[in-house]
Amino acid sequence: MEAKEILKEHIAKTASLTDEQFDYFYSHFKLLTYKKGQTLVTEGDKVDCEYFVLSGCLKAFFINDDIKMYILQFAMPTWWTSDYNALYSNARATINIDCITDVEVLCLSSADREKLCDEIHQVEHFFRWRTNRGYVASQKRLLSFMNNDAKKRYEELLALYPQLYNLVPKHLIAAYLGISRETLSRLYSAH
Amino acid sequence: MEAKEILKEHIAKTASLTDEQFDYFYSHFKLLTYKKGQTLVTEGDKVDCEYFVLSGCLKAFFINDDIKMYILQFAMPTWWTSDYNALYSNARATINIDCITDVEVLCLSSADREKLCDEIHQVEHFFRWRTNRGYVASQKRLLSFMNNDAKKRYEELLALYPQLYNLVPKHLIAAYLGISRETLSRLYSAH
DNA sequence: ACTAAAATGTGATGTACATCACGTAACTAC
DNA sequence: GTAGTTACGTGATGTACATCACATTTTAGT
Repeated sequence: MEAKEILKEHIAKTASLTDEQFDYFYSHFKLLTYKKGQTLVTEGDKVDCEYFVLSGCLKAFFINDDIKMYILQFAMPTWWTSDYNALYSNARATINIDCITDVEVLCLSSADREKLCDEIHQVEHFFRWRTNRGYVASQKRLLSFMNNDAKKRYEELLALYPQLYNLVPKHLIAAYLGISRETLSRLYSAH
Repeated sequence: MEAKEILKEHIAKTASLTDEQFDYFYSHFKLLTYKKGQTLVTEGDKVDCEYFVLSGCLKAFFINDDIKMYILQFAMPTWWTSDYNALYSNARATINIDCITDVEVLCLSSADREKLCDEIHQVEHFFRWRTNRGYVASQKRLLSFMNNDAKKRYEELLALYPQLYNLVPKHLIAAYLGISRETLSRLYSAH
């Protein structure tokens, strides 16, 4: 499917735009492709854009003391990703985003998003709902972190995203779960 | 200050409503008062409203296996609280919200919020930004959970909300930090 | 003011995880 | 091919926390 069609279908789930409105909306996006390993957002740099994933898989992560990596989010097709903290407070990035596989994204600048939200009520409606879903998901993950041990979080993750198991290396799954790669290895060899 | 003034000032930080628009907006809120210990949202019940806190302090929490309590959020004046998961997916509440102190809130039904968002573009703008701030805060807390030990999270919490230390019992602070009350006690007696 | 209940402190012990150490296997590049 | 890197497995040991048990202090109800 075409990039434009994928986005159109995605938006249509929450907002009703006329074809003209959508064409105008879409004209603000840039199609970008990245190779496995390339970086979209680097800690300390300015962040101008958010990304809508068309194909491939990215990770948004944080590195502590140059040693331990924590993954905040895997980004899969039709997901949005960026450093929203930096984006909305006009600060420098505190996280990194790079490509686990080759990737195609649509890129929207923050200035354009605000302009479009202002010009088209339904666009603002869409972004309100998108952020809302993100907020609810984030709260759920927080609760799971407080409530469940590593094994349960691991099973939860696999139930939610079975494709991850074969798509991404195990040490990245460990970094998402907040445990060491050794513990993760022991978890699934135990069963 | 009057309830109406508090809300007006709060909204004005992110959205520009005319006086008429704000009066109309405000007419959809109900002023409610609760006594310490009373419950606003109960796990398993339907959730229709979200709450804007005027005075007092609430907690949004989850109880696991009828034993352990995890606090998702303390809600203080000018904060919003509800079970957003239930509210936006039209499901039953998965968390509880009750009053740590006597409380005054403004209550807005979900149906009215959607109606107002639809009728007044700036209202939708306001709610997009509010959710956005919540999302960013939630991500930060998640990162802190993965990244920091109990002591650091405790210091972070006190730095962010010094008033909590004297306002809420220690075992609730422990429940927010995701540690046992005993561990919290040892943390601050250690220093 | 008196009593019951809730909140807090502190030692002893248990456990889920991390860390370190070292091995093997699987990709990647030239 | 071979060499270097990255992924993965597994034992030994360490540690931050939980849990249990019980004492003390503070708060709330009549």
